[in-house]
Amino acid sequence: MGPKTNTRIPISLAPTTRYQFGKKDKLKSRKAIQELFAEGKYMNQFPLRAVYVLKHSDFQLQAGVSVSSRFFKKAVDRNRAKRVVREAYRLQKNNLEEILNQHNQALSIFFIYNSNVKPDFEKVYESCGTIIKQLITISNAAHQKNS
RNA sequence: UCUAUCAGUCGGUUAUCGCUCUGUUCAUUCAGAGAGGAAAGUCCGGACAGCAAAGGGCAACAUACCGGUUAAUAGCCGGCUUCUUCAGCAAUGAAGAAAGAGAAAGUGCCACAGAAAAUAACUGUCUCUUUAAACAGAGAUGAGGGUGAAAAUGUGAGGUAAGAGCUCACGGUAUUGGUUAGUAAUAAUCAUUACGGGUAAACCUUAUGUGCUGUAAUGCCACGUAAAUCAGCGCCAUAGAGCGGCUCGUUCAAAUCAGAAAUGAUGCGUUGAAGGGUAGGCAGCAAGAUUGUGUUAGUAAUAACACAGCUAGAUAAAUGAUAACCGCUAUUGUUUUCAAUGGUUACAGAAUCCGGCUUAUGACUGAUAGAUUUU
RNA sequence: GGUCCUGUGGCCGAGUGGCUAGGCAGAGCUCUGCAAAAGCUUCCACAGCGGUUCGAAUCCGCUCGGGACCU
Repeated sequence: MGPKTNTRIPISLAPTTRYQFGKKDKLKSRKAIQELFAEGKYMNQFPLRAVYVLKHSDFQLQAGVSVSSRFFKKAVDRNRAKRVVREAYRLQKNNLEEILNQHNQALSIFFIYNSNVKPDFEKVYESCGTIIKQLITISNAAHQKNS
């Protein structure tokens, strides 16, 4: 019996780079969140739904995660879903961060887990990846338009 | 083997990438710590905090056999009584349950059925009068009347015109007063009186207790708006404010216009209202009715003492993802070893902190009880 | 975090412990040449469990769901 290979989870981690998601990278201000939901644009990618606002100012990238109690009644399940989404975002956000830093843009995202099925890490990882790719293209377009 | 109850346990190490807090560092550097028996429901009780408060009563709410326990409780422990089930001829025993004060203070309600649901009436029974007889009239009587969840203390005898606790015997239930045992509830027994249905998780009565609100309490700091709006009062001789050595001194100090005047407008001061702004930080907030072990006291709940330990603290809210090994465990094969495959879970995630209760829960171990099967 | 209210057919909604009203909707019939309207008939209910009571939708306790308020 050989060891379980990484084929199950398609993650290839570069050992030199860091994948951090600390206190500063989290969207915490109540005011900022209200603003985000008032002005932000929506993007659906099952089972995730992202709300984002892109601004031309000093570089900043903040993200938040939410699960409605409509889908999961128990706090345990909600916490589980949040953890999975956070993990998926943490492992893939570095490219986005670089590009935003180059373009000198501020982006705040809010991920909403939008399904009543218990979270599967693979799926969430994929959909989070596609969202980030789309955000990168949006950022590029905005940069060209601005310059 | 199954079921029920009680008690206990549910991981460890390493690697890669991370999260929160604390300490440390030039450094996101390094080190340490990081969910539960129910963290849940919020059903009770406290600690703590703010507000209120002379005293008393009413109201409202809660509790309700007795004793013990506790910081406190509607919890817990022990006992009493009643009821249910099982065993037994019975006496009684075992198990379980009880919101278990008062219906003899008063009011209400008791559908349908039934004469009647509590006072009586109706029907019936008996005697007398009248009459051929009946009807009728006068009087006596009190439970015989198919119902119903419930019908006026049960059986027998006496008694009477007919009957009736009207009387008697043996019982039953209860009130009051003794005696004995017990801290008490209560039990046994004696005397006495009564027998008046149920319902208080109907109103109520009696006794006891309770001020209200809750850590998003509360205190402090910072940022910010409004030096704005509306209403009341005062404005030329003293009101007021600051400082000091405080019955005083000293410094500051606020009004113009229109009008003959009353007064009005604006302005200044002051009080209040309605709105507006902020959405940050610190304390509260982690050493306590504390945890573990042992001894002693007690039937027990629990208490006392000794020794050892320090054990989460976030705020869009940490405790995660992946892999390997060890341990534990199930099945299959082989059966001392061992190998393969699988599982490592159920219920569930701290938010000021404790004590209970309730509810949700898989696997394994031990004890007790019951049932079934085999020997 | 705290304080409360509420649950009756598919929908709305009444109900002092004694057979769970009524309306809308559905089905059938009557009426009509056919429909509509109207009339008649019918179908489908007390959130769950336990207790008090002779008897609970109602009273009491627990559980589950839904909603509101404080902040």
